[in-house]
Amino acid sequence: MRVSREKALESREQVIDTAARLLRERGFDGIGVADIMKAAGMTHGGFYRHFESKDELAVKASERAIAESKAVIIDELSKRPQDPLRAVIERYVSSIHRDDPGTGCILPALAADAARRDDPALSQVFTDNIQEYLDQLGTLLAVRPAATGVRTPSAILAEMVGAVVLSRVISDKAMADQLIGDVVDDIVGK
Amino acid sequence: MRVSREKALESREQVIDTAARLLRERGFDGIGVADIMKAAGMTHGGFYRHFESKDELAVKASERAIAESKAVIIDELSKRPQDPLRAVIERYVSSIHRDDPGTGCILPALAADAARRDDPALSQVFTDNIQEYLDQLGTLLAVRPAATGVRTPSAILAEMVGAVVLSRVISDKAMADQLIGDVVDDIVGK
DNA sequence: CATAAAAGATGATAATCATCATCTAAAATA
DNA sequence: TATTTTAGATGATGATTATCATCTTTTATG
Repeated sequence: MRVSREKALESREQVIDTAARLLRERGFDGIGVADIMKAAGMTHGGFYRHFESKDELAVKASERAIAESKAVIIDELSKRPQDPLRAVIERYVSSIHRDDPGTGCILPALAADAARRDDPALSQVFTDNIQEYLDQLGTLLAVRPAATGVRTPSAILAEMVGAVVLSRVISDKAMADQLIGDVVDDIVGK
Repeated sequence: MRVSREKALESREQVIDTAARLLRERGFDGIGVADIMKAAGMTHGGFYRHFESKDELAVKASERAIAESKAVIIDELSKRPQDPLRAVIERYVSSIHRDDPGTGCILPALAADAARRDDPALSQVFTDNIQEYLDQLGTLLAVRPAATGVRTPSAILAEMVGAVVLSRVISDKAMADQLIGDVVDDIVGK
């Protein structure tokens, strides 16, 4: 049955939102088109009215995921304007982020997956996101008192991403918490 | 046709070696049993004489991958005994490592994948490997002149892993090289 | 209001997958 | 040597997959 243009656009947005979450939770190869559509409240039939392929959805969903997690960071920054670098780091390198990949940054969740696919459009989305993180970190570091020492945005972003990746695979929760604490202290001090 | 016990053991080792490489290159969900067996020089039929399931192979192959990349590090250490921390970092955070996931560390290649699977045995393999890295880094840091500043093994390992993950997904090679250089400098100085 | 367009449902397609059954020939054992 | 065991080949299984075709029904258009 046909649906209004407005409703169709809502459906499309819903599919992208759902995919943005499920792909981060299960990986590009860990979730299928039919399951994404079902989770979005539809059957699989309408999928190709909205997207040319699953790969195209992966790109759109990655962009959506980036926008969502950027909003989280901006929200955190607005709540703690005194020390913005600390605000970002304590939110990013955290058990909250570790335990909820579906709403978190795509870099620890999907960068390794994305690197394996031969999809320039997808790599570009990730590359752009990395560049934006580097730019933002550069700004935050410039503002900050020299207490942080002389560190590059690249070094700090790598440490952030690695910390989340590692914390997610560590089976001993205490050990994972310890790593998270060590990394936060390393970047912004105690 | 049956084969001698010795030959059968060789076959098994060959399958594990092949899987250790292909899983790192293509992800746990990116390569199938039949393709692994073919790459190991056999048909898919004999697989279940050697392994109970693909999951069991994933565990064995992860252990094998760890052993292999440990050998690479030890080799590097033996060649540059003057500054062992620098030797390790310059080898790990490198374009060589970035461009050859199939022989590299499992952490940037597969930790995000492993974290998504509900397989305690697999998580344990990764956790043990992380603990071993942390122990080794602790030793290297203790030996080193305080030039490195006061950094924890967790912080350095996170930075190493994150750097390789990010460098692999960055579509612009110059940008990826730059990140690698920045991270090496950050950890061991210029 | 009549007609065309299309969103989404249902169902089919062909490919891929992990796993299992059977067969064979040779190795191990008695 | 006769018998049993088994590694690996061949082929089948059923599940899952991405994608496509068709149908319905309602929206958009003339």
